[in-house]
Amino acid sequence: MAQEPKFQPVQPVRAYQRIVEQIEDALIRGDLTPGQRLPSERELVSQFAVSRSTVREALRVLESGGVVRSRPGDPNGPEILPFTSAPLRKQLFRLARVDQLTLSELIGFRMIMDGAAIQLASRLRTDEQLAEMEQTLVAMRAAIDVDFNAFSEADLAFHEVIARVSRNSLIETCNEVVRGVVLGLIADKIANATNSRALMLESLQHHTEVVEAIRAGDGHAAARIARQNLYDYYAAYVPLPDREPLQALIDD
Amino acid sequence: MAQEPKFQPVQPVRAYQRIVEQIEDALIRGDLTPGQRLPSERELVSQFAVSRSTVREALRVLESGGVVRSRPGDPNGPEILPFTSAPLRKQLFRLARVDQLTLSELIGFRMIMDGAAIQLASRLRTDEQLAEMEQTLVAMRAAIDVDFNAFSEADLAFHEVIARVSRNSLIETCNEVVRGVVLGLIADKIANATNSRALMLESLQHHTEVVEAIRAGDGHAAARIARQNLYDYYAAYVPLPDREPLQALIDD
DNA sequence: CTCCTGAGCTGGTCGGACCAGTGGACTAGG
DNA sequence: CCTAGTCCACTGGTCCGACCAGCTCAGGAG
Repeated sequence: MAQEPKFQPVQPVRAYQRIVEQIEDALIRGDLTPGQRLPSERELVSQFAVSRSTVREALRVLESGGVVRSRPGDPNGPEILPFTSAPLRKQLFRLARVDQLTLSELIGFRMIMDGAAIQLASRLRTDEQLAEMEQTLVAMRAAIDVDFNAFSEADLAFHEVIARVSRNSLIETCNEVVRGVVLGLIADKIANATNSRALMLESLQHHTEVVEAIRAGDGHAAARIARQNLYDYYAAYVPLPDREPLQALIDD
Repeated sequence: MAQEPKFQPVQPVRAYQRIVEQIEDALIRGDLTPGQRLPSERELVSQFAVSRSTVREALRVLESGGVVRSRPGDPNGPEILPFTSAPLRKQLFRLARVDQLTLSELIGFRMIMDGAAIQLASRLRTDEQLAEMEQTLVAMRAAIDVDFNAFSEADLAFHEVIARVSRNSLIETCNEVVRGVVLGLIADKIANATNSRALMLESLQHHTEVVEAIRAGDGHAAARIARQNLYDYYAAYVPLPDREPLQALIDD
């Protein structure tokens, strides 16, 4: 059977794009690793045989993607950055704002992520890891009497343990990203309440229940509790339209 | 209680960044909508009171984020684009390649996403939507005799219905993004097999089982079948290290 | 030995220039 | 009157040269 020609629409490839590609490829191949430095702009000009404007456009693109960072006056040149989820969060934030993406969808997504991570954790955890979780609970209880930042840090540590135990960092990364997006959306409504002591105590209670279910090996129950807690947490701050899908996630 | 000064580390804000912010803000506020055109670069130069280099760097950043598209010679100026998941996929792809992100994690993530969407769908679906799903199955069966592209399109239509019924487009967006990333990672191993007729038939069979479970209202079973199918699909092509978490997702 | 200074680099921004390409106005032809 | 072809103003892509403020570090003053 003779194939149709199947021509592809051709769009011009700009010079700065090929520079971006070359640098990204070098990163993927491992020729460039985080912490290393790129040559200075003027040096790149001669290496790529283009003008400085073109080099700079390429560097701006890489910089907006979180790949490199340029600092004025730094004689070492632009720095290759380790990967962070910041650009991912930025993209998702735009998706949430520009596209119609409701709060319910974001929260539902978090409920799924959190539930899945905890369900995996309750199945895959070792006894040592369980002890580690309980250790973070103790740290959280202690942090309540310090300040909200300490508590927030202990909470982060807990989720980090969950991520490691579930053996899927992508879940926790996405969870973290969406968490940041939601926070950005409802920041005004939550601002003066986050440091409430009662809130921290309730959060601790929730975490304790989850760990209890994990210890019992009941991943199903652990996930349901986690989703319920997340739902309660957000519902306390902001009216949620379209609750039915969220309720469905809790009912299982 | 007197607050500590709490100074923030200040990093210089470049001119091009403020241009990007202004345009993104205008997009979020709705002053700019997809399809509209930005003024020409030289016009923006006078509006922002900066040089063309600066305007161009801002445009390159926006372009790399999928916000606008510039075409040489277009007298209408840069075009505001509708949101696509392409930049999201690019970011995640980089995370997968540069950072340590295993195939198992990506596939596990898809299993969770797919399962959750289908579980939601089986709970929230109306009879009309169920009929719609079955309609796409008919279309898929018909598409098998045409070519692989038609089948792939019908498959996409099925997932689109699921996304709508689950009332959470974010789930399907993420699923789609990760699907693209995985495809990019294992493209070499899957290349010459994707158009196999047997494969299409098997895929259709899987979809049929899922719809059957959705009809029965058994979200639990529907999700498990979906996860199992996804696992089988990938396992047929590529050896999966660290299968235990994936198996845990299937066992429930 | 320490401290300070200054030179030489860095990136950030500017202004001007040229080019190939686009699209719409304008005109010649029906 | 409408259509088809030409032409030109303007677009974005790239280049060049210049200036500035800031960072490092070598080297000199104490």
